[in-house]
Amino acid sequence: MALSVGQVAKRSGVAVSALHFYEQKGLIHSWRNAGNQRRFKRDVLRRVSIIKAAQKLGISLEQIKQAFASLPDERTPTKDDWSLLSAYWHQLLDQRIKQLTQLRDNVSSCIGCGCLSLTACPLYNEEDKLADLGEGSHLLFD
Amino acid sequence: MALSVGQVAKRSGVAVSALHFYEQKGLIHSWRNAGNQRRFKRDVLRRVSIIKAAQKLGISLEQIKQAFASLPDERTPTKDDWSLLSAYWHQLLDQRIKQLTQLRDNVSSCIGCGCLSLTACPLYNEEDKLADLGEGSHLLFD
DNA sequence: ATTTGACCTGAAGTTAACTTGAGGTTTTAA
DNA sequence: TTAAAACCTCAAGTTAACTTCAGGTCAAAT
Repeated sequence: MALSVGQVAKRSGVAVSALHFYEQKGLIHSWRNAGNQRRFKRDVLRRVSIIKAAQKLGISLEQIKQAFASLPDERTPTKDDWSLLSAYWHQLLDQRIKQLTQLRDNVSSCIGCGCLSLTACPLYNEEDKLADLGEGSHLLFD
Repeated sequence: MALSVGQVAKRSGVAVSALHFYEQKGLIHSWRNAGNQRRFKRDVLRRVSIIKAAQKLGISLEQIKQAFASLPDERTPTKDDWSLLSAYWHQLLDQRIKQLTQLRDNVSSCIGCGCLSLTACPLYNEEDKLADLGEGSHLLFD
């Protein structure tokens, strides 16, 4: 039932020091055994998975922490708790994919086209739309 | 024809200090006028646009620099130069989109399914598939 | 002509996200 | 039972990507 910090590190693939750090930042939680050593519930593994996945998308720990705010600290998260989080993720990823696709297409059509006149370049004017999209993810994580 | 650092800053929306920084890191280039002030060719604006767009997607300056490596420092990039960059970029973004799509689907099906028994989770043994996508995403749901 | 604003360099400061190190305790396995 | 492995805390170091500062120069407008 209870995992030591070393076990969590091994199973999640993140360093012990990183787990200490996450705990200090309030992204994961533990209790102590008689000898003052950390003990974790298994659902910490899922949290760490999510942290890692989110980080790959350039999402800060602070934002991840806020996303986790919907999860209960006391009880083990239920299916509904995770589902809610899942919905967030799905939307966030969808948006991110959309942005990437747009950037790719812009890079292709604009850079590829060789139109060196920037004021006339579609990409040049596309910037604002992209900027809006980028800030748009605040919807989910602010 | 030639832009001062302040003009570039204003038109691109990034700080003068950031432009100094990018130049120092080799992402953009300039020459000096009689009074030792930086002068930029207009194509620096395109470079900066790309830097900004890529950064929004969590791509590091180092990676961007490498993507820029195909562009010539001396002469103004030609259509073919930009095309080459475009191809590189397209492939990079394609890969990234693929990763995100898979991640989204995994998050949905696994987190969304609410299977709290991690060892029984269908994705539990999918590590290898995910591992191929990039270092960080292995052991996604261990 | 002089003042104000833009520019220069180099160094130090900042934030995020960790890692490393030092010095000491607890757990585990032979 | 004893030695190695794992754990603890706290402080300092690290990298990326910048910003801020200090002290001085250059350019534009009055």
